[in-house]
Amino acid sequence: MEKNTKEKLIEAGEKLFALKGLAGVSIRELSQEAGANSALISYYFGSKEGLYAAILENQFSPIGALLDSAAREDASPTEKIISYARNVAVVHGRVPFLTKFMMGEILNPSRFFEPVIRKYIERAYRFLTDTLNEGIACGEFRKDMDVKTAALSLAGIINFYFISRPIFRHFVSDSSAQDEQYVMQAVDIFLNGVKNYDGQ
Amino acid sequence: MEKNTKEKLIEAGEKLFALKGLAGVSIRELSQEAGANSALISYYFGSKEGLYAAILENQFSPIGALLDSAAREDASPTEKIISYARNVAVVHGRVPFLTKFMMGEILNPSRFFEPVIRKYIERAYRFLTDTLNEGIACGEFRKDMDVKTAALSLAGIINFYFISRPIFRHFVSDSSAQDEQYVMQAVDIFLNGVKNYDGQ
DNA sequence: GTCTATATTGCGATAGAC
DNA sequence: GTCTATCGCAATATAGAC
Repeated sequence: MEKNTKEKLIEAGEKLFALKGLAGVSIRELSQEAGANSALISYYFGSKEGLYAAILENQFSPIGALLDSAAREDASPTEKIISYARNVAVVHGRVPFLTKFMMGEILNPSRFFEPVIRKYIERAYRFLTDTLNEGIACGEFRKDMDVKTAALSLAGIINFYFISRPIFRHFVSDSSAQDEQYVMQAVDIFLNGVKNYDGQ
Repeated sequence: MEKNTKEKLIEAGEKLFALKGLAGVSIRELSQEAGANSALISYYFGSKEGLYAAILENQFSPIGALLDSAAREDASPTEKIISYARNVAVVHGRVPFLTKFMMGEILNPSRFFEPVIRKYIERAYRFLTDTLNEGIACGEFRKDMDVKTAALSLAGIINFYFISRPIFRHFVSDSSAQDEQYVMQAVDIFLNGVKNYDGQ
């Protein structure tokens, strides 16, 4: 199954933009990585930014589906959070640069942050705070916890791992199984931290 | 107290590099922000990268001192982690872009990552894993916890907050007091999550 | 759909006057 | 120490042949 040029350019962009950011990559570099002519970036995507925007859409679309199913799920708050975290790890296995693009946009927002990224982040934040509030209401989680703090903590636990993994490659080996193992253990620490021990 | 041009260029660089990254800022932009001539970047720092390197040194030097005092401290593992986290929040108040530069270098490493950034990250990682191991040995923390996971979780909890704060400005107001409050609450969740409940 | 060639702009850096 | 002027180069994007 021979890949066409458009797909090759997208794959090159995923790799290089994830590594160096939008401003850090030139169309010459992109076309060389893809084994294609630099003029074809304009031909297929209008511009370098057009390629970047197409990649952002590709990367983030799985998150929408994940949040839909997470919100619909009929389970306890604790189970919802475990299931959500596992799904994030699974999605990361399929879309390995997703966290890099998300953190890159949070850190140095491009002009696509507001129109395309923000809504995903707000939906994830909303899912977490809603689930945490639900858990407090039903007695699973501590009443004295600040849900904003807890939501940001959990987001940090998961996201930081995926962007810092290249740095810690020497210590921590990286495989899809390792990713899921980390996320499950980290979520376990988090859930222990917010659990209500004062009885049901 | 009139600021000299060198200082104004550093301040402009702190702001703009934190916002857009090394590749995303031009020397014309930097000099305009500083109200100085673009030729003075070469004059004082040799190049744009020279200015960036000088800023990195400024940003990271407080971390070295923090880690020195954290390691020397004579306190229980739990207290050490609380003290460390509070100090990170305090340092962030004085060096507000530190986390941005650190996360920026983790995400899109410049050629300065290996020579200047990596050692700070490894020292922080070492401090956290050492302290967590100590806490397991003395019965304060759960024996079944993976220290690498716990260390990365705590790093994620703290760092993610400081880079995502601009995004959540609408929900969470930002002041130095808020920062310390977040960090203390988040560390409380973490410590509850790793605490050994099976008695001493 | 892919190529070469090129137009145009903006970049980082420097020379040299003051 | 600060300025203007400019060099050389690399950037993106496009026109037009194939």
